[in-house]
Amino acid sequence: MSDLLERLRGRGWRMTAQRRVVAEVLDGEHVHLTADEVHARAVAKLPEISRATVYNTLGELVSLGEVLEVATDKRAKRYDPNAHRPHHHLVCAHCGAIKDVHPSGNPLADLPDSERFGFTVSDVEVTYRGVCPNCASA
Amino acid sequence: MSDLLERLRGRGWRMTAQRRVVAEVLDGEHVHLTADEVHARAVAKLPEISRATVYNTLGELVSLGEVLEVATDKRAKRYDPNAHRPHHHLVCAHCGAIKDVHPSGNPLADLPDSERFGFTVSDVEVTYRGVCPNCASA
DNA sequence: CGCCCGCATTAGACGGAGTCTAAAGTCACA
DNA sequence: TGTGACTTTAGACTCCGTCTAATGCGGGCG
Repeated sequence: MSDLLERLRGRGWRMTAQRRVVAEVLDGEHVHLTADEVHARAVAKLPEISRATVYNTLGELVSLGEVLEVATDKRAKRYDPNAHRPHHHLVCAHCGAIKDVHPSGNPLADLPDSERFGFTVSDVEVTYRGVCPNCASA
Repeated sequence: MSDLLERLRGRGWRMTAQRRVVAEVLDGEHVHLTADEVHARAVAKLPEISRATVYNTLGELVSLGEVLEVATDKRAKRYDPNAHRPHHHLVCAHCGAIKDVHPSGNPLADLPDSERFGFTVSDVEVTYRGVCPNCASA
């Protein structure tokens, strides 16, 4: 985690209490938090931090590639701190729970040139949908 | 398309002018419209149709499996009338254009049991991201 | 060490997308 | 054709996120 802070400093980030706190929250639990959940946890450590700052900081972390934005439903975006290990997501259609998964195979290779329409394809996201054991038993 | 209307009637749908118009709009152009774009086109054919009705009708079509909801970015959901031919999407990261694509291979088979966490997995969505020829040349 | 420039933060207003509600309208079966 | 249930409507409302203008503060320079 101080790795993360180091990397950020190296990229010319001005280091502030707020940014440190957001980075700590993301690093603390490897779950998929919404921006407002991040904000709630950040407030616990630094009561005067504002919502706008959390949004700004998350946006910066995303464009630096340190954090992944996950938009599995039409509710709030979620943030995945696990950006350095490529993976996909498995989402419960009922309760919205998200798990990281690592399928075998490479879907990028499965898209023939004839299906690329001249696009420069750089990335694939795979989202599996199903029902988690908890919801299934309910 | 009257196929579609037939199918809906068969499922106990009360047929109204509004629903017919929404179905016609979706069937008319095989592009990926937002709810508000559907509404705009519907208003052209039936001026007094309301936004709420379009949302309701789209939601019903989705749960009947006649239309697919596509959420490629955090802007508006898009609706894909091409629900009966399984396919995935290729999205331009720059202008948001969406193409239907048909990768080889079956990503569902690529998710080993050990990565399913007890979920009953029923569906996969694959979203390829890249830059379209138009945006690349700009 | 302390100043000062410019980047960061703040509160709250604002915007888009979608949902909800209660009242009015209309389909279709008898 | 009458009637009850299903649909539609307008607009208020919510949720998530962005923007703005004013204030605060990090840290390189003198």
